Amino acid sequence: MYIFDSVQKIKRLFTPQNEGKVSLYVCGPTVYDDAHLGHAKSALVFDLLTRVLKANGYAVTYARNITDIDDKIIKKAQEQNKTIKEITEFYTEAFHKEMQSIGVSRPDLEPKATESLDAMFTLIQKLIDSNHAYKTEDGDVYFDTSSDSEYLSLSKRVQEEEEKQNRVESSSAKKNSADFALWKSVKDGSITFDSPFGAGRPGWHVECSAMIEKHLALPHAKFAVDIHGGGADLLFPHHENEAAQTRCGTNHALANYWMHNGFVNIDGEKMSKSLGNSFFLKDALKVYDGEVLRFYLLSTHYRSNFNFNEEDLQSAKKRLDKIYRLKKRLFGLACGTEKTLFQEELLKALSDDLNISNSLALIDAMITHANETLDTAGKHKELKAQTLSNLGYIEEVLGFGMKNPFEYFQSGVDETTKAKITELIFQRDEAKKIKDFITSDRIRDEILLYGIGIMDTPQGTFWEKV
RNA sequence: GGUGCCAUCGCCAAGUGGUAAGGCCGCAGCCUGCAAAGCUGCUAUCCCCAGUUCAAAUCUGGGUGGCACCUCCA
Repeated sequence: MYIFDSVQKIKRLFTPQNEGKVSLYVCGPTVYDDAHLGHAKSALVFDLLTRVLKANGYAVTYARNITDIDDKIIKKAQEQNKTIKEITEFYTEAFHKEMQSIGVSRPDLEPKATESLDAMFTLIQKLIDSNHAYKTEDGDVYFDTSSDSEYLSLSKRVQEEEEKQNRVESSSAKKNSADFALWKSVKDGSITFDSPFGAGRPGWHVECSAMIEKHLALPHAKFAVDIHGGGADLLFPHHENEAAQTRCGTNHALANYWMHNGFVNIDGEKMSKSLGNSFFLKDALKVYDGEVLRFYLLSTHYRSNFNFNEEDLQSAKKRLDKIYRLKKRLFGLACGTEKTLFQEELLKALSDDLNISNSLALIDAMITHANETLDTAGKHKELKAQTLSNLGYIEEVLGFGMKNPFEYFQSGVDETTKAKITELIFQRDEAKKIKDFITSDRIRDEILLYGIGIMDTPQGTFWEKV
């Protein structure tokens, strides 16, 4: 398995620290708003990664945190006159539900900031004790970036430039403008947490380092986790700061491999909170099938920026349709389990830094070959068994083709319409029997008005939503 | 201003030194009562210029054009 390490900027052969076992940590959502397509993309990418790692025989421990302490959460709670727990539980539940609808499995661990404060205190205290952090007169605790000779080694930025160009107003209490808060004291009477450093709230960066120590890190390992992932925007400052905290506050570095997924743009425009053009997953799910969204968002390499638009989505849907058409063709047959060359090649492609393009090309070739053989030798038993096994493998490793193929093509059609279609198809069959093609074609046109296309096969007439 | 990324057929998109995968769209054909689905065939020399090399889309230098991060962000 090869992984592109976004810190070393090269593709590296993946070797876990513990043979056969992989620890993966991914920065999860701050639960104060609905998940947008960018959250979906990130979740999908690392869902795919865990599937591929498992297919390679690794036992994977995948942790994705839930940030449930944050100024934005508190602001929202105050605005809506709710507790932060009401806010975070609502959005956490929505997040889980929406992720499930695009086929994202739950991580093994989902640590929450509110449940990891003890680990944060321990880490902050260690940083203070080792002179990597300092308290200000206001009661804040800052990480001293000048104490870490390797600071900026992740993002390869230049310190002087950072300071000169730093757009954040630097607090006079900070020693260096790049220093970031580990603990923010709060004295305005709003929501706070008690800590050895006084009442306040943790800084954002510290929670990930602390949770990794608490839930994943091996005590004597060189790296706390094998792989650390997240969106491309997190490399700096978030991951830079996480890495600094762990490096200085523990006896190991944070991660051996760093993976950052590209951004999702909407019709060529960056999607961001400040621009207010977020495309929420829940809205996308009202219009598009969850699995189509999954396929579409995964159909481009994870590191590339992704431009979401209707035309490409429809093009991706047609590609997914082909998987389901083949599945439909073999519907009802017992699932095969034999390993095939195709599966070997598919895993090889995916194991090359998740090369999805090559993987999809292999799938298309497999589908074409299967269809071709079924066209010419419909009773080819061995081919059928292998194809079913291949389709099962695609489900397992990529999460494509999980549904009943008939339901997939008919999703979104209500029962009344279904009954009507069935009736019309019956009438058309009667007309066809007596070769009254004028009537049968008229009925087909009528069915089309419902947005339904039909196809005559030796097994009878089937219909699909167009 | 700093740092980094990218530029491949109408569209999406692999390939990163050995002579351009795949999908969508389009055209032609097979199949079909006709369709749909499926199958077959056809469609690019890789932004521009210069260089290195027996050989470059792939490496180097210079342009041009996009984009991202440096601020909450996946």
